[in-house]
Amino acid sequence: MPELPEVETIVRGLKPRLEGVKISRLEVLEERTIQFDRALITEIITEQQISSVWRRAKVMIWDLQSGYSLLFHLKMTGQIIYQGADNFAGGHPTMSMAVGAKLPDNTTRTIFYFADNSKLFFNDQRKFGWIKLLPTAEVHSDSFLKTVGPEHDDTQSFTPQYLWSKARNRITPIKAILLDQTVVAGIGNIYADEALHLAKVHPARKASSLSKAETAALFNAIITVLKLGIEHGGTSFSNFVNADGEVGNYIKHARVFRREGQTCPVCGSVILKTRVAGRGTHYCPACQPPPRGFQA
DNA sequence: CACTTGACCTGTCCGC
DNA sequence: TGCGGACAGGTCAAGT
Repeated sequence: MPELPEVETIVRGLKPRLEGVKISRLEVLEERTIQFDRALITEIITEQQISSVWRRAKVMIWDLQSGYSLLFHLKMTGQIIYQGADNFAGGHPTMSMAVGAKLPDNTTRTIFYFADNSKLFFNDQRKFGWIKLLPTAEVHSDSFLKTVGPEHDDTQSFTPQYLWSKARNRITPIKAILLDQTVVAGIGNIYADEALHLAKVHPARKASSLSKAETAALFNAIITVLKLGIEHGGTSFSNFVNADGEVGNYIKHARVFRREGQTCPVCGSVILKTRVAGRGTHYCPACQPPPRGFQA
């Protein structure tokens, strides 16, 4: 489940390899992945140099010299795997043991071929991920990106006061607020649970029940876990691999996510799993006291 | 408008 | 062993 740190890791891996490189061909193996007019591929993408690789929320963006941009969303099971010429990427074998199989495989939806003989595979078991093509000037008005909230490191827009203003009048669980992409960009199920544990706030608490101090703690926790995730090269427990097909290792450092039945790293209590905002949710019953009336 | 639930997909796991 | 169902979880659409 690629969230912000995973996409950021991919972008950092691809940036030095793709900027300045030309796309020579696009091979589409799954039509639904390509959410733009196929007729535009040859006219607008082919032989167009990639001028910039960047990220907004969970979306990776390639700006092309043609004045168009490619947008990629990996949703839950998407993978971006770069394969350098001669099967080597940056001096390292392209595929790690954890990924193993040769490419393309039965989850490969699109293949990009570059003028320097490198390739990039867009793999996606569940076919929810997409690739769009937009004029670069319209990237920010994309149907998804136009509604997305501030980045976690945007110190001008993302502040404790801002988070407080988004939560104070809401009856919905605080976890739903964190998952709401219009509030803050890039948090998914993993980092929502991690941030709430770090802030010692139960996921099912009504957003409006949080004190200013708790909201400030949550604000700090969001920034901490996202930055930690980026430092560790993204989470990986099933489908996430970075641009070289290597697994990230944040999950080794997870505090509560997918650790039900194990002990809380803070107090040693047994971590529980429940369902909040329609998602599997992990928490420590001692560090994160449930609200009154909460049924696990 | 606020909030919840289902749909989109496919692979895995669990109980019978 | 096979089979049905729950589950995984990002976003959008439809429902209450």
